[in-house]
Amino acid sequence: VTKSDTLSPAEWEIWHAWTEAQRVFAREVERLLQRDFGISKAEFSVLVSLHRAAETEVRVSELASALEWDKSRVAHLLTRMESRGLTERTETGAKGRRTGIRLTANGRDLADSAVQAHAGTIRRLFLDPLTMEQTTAIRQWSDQMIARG
Amino acid sequence: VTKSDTLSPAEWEIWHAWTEAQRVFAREVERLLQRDFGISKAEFSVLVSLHRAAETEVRVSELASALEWDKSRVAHLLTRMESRGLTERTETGAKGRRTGIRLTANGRDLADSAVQAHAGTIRRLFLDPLTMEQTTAIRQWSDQMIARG
DNA sequence: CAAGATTGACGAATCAATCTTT
DNA sequence: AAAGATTGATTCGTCAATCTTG
Repeated sequence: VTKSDTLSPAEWEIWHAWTEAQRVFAREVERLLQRDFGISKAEFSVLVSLHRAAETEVRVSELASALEWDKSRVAHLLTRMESRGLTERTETGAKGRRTGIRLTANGRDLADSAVQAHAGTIRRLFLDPLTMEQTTAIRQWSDQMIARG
Repeated sequence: VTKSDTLSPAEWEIWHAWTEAQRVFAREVERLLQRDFGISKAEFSVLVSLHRAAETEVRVSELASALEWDKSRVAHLLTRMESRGLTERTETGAKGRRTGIRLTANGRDLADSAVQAHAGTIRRLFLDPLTMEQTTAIRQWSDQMIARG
């Protein structure tokens, strides 16, 4: 097949449908997080990470590498979340211990509800509507992309 | 099938693979635009829109609705792009005419190259690796998602 | 001093308010 | 005054610089 230097209408249509679909999906997920829990996607990610860690205290650098974020982004965001009473820093100047991050009681409650609701959202909007073929196709594409990324 | 209130490992795997893949993909596309042309994805979108319009002058509100952006976002971005010599505003205070936006000569050259290169990127990273079956499945999924959005 | 954390300065996006045309 | 465009205030993310602790 000869390929020109611009996308053919057919190529463009697929590409455009795909990016639009992603956009619609992301927008809806974020809208629901904001509407039902008053948090952004970024805040939700932090809540999930701390939620997973359960009782263990987490360090900023751990969060940053887990989320693949800049450390300063984490620090800034934690400052804001702290001021809203969702997280806290346990600064133990003592010898063995490190500065740790924890969910507050409120933060934990919020995380519980939000994680649950989010699972429902993902099912409803993403997983349930997928046919077997679509699931396979998306899974294959994703694996390829991650492998080459 | 009974559904719990959290995602099963299998569900989570698909979901996670998909979001990670998107992230890898988006990151690479933006990296290339920045590296090869010194522009962001947002700036690229504006260049493409103006490029399509060819000689016709475009208004801010048209750009905004085409891109589904806030009008002020367009205005702010155009101010920056104007200061870099990529676009210009043709303010005709005359009666029938409206304030129009145009590419400069430099902007047009940049748009030409970037559109071409971007088409190659989309082919290489997205279109070419897809089989016919995957293409069909992804197209269907995208259309569903857009329809319900 | 070296790793880890924070802070400040800046770029970019959103929302509300203002200015400009017809 | 209504539509369209801009501007300003605020917030978030990034990068660079600084502070802190082992």
